[in-house]
Amino acid sequence: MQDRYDALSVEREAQEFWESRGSFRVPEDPARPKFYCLSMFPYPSGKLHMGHVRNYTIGDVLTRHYRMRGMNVLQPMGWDAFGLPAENAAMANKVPPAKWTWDNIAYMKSQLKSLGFALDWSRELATCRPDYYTWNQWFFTRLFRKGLAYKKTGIVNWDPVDQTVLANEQVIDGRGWRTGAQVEKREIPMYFLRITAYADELLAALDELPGWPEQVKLMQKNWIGRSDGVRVGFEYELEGERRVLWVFTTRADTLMGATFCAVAAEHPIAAWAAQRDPQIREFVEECRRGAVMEADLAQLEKKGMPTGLYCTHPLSGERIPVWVANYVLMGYGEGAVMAVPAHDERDYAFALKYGLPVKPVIRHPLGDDVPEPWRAQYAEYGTCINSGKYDGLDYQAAVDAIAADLKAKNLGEKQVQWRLRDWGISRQRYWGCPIPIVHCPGCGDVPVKDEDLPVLLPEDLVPDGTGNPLNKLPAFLDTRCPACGKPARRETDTMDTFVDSSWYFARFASPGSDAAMIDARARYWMPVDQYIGGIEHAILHLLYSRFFTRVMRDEGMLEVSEPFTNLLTQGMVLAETYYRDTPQGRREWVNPSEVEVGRDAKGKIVSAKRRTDGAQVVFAGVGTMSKSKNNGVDPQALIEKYGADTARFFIIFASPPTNTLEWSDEGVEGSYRFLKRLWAYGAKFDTAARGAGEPALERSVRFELHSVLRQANYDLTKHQFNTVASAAMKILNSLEKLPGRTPAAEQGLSILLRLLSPITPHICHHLWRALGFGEDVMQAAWPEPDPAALEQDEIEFVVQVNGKTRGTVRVPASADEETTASLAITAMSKFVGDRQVRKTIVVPRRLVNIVV
RNA sequence: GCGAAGGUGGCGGAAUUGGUAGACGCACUGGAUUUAGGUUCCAGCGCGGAAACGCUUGUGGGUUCGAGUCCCACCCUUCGCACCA
Repeated sequence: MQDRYDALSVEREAQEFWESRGSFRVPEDPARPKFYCLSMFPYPSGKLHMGHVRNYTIGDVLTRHYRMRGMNVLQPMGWDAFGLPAENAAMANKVPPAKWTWDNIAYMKSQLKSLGFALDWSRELATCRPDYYTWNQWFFTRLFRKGLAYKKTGIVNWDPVDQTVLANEQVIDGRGWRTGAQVEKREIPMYFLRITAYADELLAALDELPGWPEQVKLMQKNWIGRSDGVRVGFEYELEGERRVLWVFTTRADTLMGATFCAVAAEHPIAAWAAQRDPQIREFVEECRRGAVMEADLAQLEKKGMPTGLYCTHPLSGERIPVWVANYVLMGYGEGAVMAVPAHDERDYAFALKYGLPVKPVIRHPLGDDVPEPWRAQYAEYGTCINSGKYDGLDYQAAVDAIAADLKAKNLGEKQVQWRLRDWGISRQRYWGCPIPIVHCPGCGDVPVKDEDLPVLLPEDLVPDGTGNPLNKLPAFLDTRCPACGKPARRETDTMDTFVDSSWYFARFASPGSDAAMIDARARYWMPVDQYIGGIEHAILHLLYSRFFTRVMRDEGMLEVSEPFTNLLTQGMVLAETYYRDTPQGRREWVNPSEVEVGRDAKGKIVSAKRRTDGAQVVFAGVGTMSKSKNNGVDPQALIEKYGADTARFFIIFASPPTNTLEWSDEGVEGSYRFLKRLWAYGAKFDTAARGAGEPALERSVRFELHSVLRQANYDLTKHQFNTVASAAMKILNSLEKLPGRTPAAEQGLSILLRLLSPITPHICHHLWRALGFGEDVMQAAWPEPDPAALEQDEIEFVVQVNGKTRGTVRVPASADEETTASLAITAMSKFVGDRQVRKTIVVPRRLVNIVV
C-alpha cells in the first residue's frame, strides 16, 4: 500500500471494479426481500448542484446499507427532461432544446458516475424520449375516455407584447419578464385532470402513511382542505327575475348575525354592477389587475364597494346589501360569502371601515358584546344569542337546526367543500409532451388512437419567445380526424411536466417495456420503500404521484394505492453570503470561496475581505445557495480537489439529513483530514507485526468499539447519518490508541470499514481489499455489536446529591440497588456531611440521586 | 393574514427519549516537527473565578428527587401559501 492517500486513483479504480462486475444491476429476485430506494430525479439544468449531491448521497447511504443487510436494493436514476429552462437556453443560444438537454444529460451523468453512486443505469430514462412520453399520451387518452380528463377554461398570465402565456415565475411584479409589459389575466380552454374525484381518498389515506413526516402530511391535509359546512341561498331580484346568491360557510351557527354579503370581483353580480356604475367597473378592473400571490393579497387593505343590490336573509327575511370585496376569492366555494362582522376578523375590519352593522350572535369567553379592537375570542364557538328560536343552542345543534330550516325552504343544505382544485395540465409551450387530441370541425375533440401514438414532438425547433412554435408548423398541425378521417387540426399544447414525474417511479421498475406503460415487474418493486427529495415538493409532486398511483391501480396496472412508503425530506444547502457596495452604489455579491475572514482570539469572525483585491466585504448571514447571492459552491471543483469520498463524508457529517446543511470549506478540510488519517492508519496496519496486545487495553478498546457500533446501528434506524459518521471517527480515535495489529485492531478496522463504506465507499473498498479483509466490502455482512464485548465487571454511576451532580462511583456489576446506594453515600460523604439521607433514587446502570 | 418547523459554546451539531449538557468535528490558543508556508503530531478549549465553587440549553413561570427534553405564557428566526369563509 502506498503511504499517500490519492483519492482520485482510488476512486477511479473502485468505480471500474463496480462497473466491470455490474455490481449495481439488480434483477427481480423473489427469494430476497426487496428494497426500492429512490431519490427525486434531476432536471438536466447543466451541471449538478450541491442539493443534488446531498440528495443522492443520502439515497446512496441508504442503498448501500440495506444491500449489506442482505436486501435486494434498487436505486435507479433518470432525467426530468422537459421544461421551461431548455426553451430559455434555446432562445439564448439559438440551439434546439433537445440538443441542450441531451448535452446536459451527458455531462451530469458523468458527474453522477464520478460520485460513485450505486445506481442501476440499465434502467435510465428521460421523460423527453418518445418511448417514455408515449405512455403519458396513452394514459391521458384513458383518462379522457373515463372523464377523468376534461376541458374547461382556466385563467392564465398573458403577455400582450409577446402574445404568449407566462408561467408564474415569468411574471415579475405584475410584468412579463422579457417584455416588461403589464401582464393580463386571460381565460383560455385547457385540459384538466379530475384529481378532486380522489380528494376523499387522498385525504383519508394520509393516516395510513406512518413513514411520512407529520409536517408533510399536515401540509397535504391543509392543501386538500376538506371543510364541512352549509350552502346558504340569499334570494334577490334582478331585472324582475327571482335569483339566488349562493354562499358557503363553515359557521352556519352565525347566520343570524350576517349583515351583508360580499362577492368576488369576477362574480356575475360584480360584472352586472360594473356595467351600471363606472366606479364599480374601475374597482373590479383594479382587483383583476392586482396582486396574484396570496401572501401579498393577505396584506392588502380590505376594500370593497356596494353593488346597489340587496338580497333577503333566508331565515330572518331582512334586507341586506351585497358588496363586491377584494378579499373574496372566485376560485373557492361559490365566489361569494356571507359576512358576519361580529365573529369573523376580516368581516369585522370591513364592516368598521364601511360603517356596516355588527350584530353579535354568539356568546364568547369575553361576553356577549364585541367592542373594538378585534379579539380572537370573538371567533370562538359558543352558545347562540340574539338568534330568535336558535338561542341557547351550541355550535353543532345550531348548525343542524339552521341547515334543516334552510333545506325546508329550499335555500340551503349541508355541504362538503374542498380546497383542492382540479389539475390544469395544458401548457402553451413547445418543449413538453404533446397532448394527444385532434380538433375536428365535425367530431369535436377526439383522442388520438393507440396505434397512432406517440404524437411525436419535432425536436429541431428553436422557440423565439412569442408563443409555441408548434402553432407555426403545418406538418405538425395538419392531420386527419381519428373518428371521421376528415382534415383536422392537432392540439399544440403540451403537458405540465408534473405529469411526467407522476409515474416515473413505476417506469423504473419496467425498463424497456414497449408493450405496456408498466409491466409485471413493477408489482415486484412497487411501492417505493424509501423516497428522498426536497421539502419544496411536499405538496404538488407528491400529491400528483399519489393521485396517478391510484388511477393506475384502478386501471389494473398496480396493486398498491400509495407510491411511497417512507419519505425523507432533505434540508436545503446553505452558504455564507458576503457583499460589498460598489462606488456606483450597487451591491456586489462576493462568492464565499473568494473571502478570507479574520477572527479574534476566541474564534469569532471580526472582519472579512476579498482575497483577490483585499476589498472589505460585509458578512450578510447564511442563505440558500443561489445565483442572485453568488454563494453557490460547485460540486465539481470539490470532487476534483478532494475526491468524491470527502464530499460525501462532509455532506453526511455536517448535519442530519432533514436539517439545513451549512456549507463550510473548513469542514470539508476536516473531512479530508479524517480520510487521510484513515488511510495512514491502514498503511501502518498493513506493515505492522501481528501481536497479542495488552489485555486490559484490548478489553477497553473492544468495549468502546462495540458500544459505539451499537449506537451507530441505532442511529441508522433513525436515518441520523451524521452521528454514524461521528461513530466512524470515534472508532478510528480508539484504534489509534492500540500499539499495532492486535486482535482488537483487526476487529475494529473490519467494523470501521464496513460501517463507513455506505458513506465513503471508494476508500473503504480499497482498504478492505488491500488489507486482506475480503474481495468486496459491499458483499460483507453488516457489523453487529458483540454482547460479550459489552459486558463490564464494574459500572460507573453518576452520583447526585439533591439533584446536583457531585461525582461518580464505580460499583460491581452484580451489586443490587441497596449496595449501590450505600456505596454512593460513602463516596459522597463530603457532600452529605452529617445530614439525614431522606431517600435515594437509583437508575439502573446510570445514576444515583441522594436526597438529604 | 393563515399554515408549518425551529431557538443548545465563536460555528455545525450530540445528548441511549425525564438521568453527568456540550459527544464528534470546525475555528481558536500553546507546544513539537519544518529554512518558511502548508502538512502532520501533542495539549488546552462553555462562561465567571487563582482555587474551592458558582452559573449555563431564547425569556419568565410550573410539575419532578432530577428538565435541553413535559406543561403554561411570552419573545425571536426560518420556510410555505391558492385571503379557503
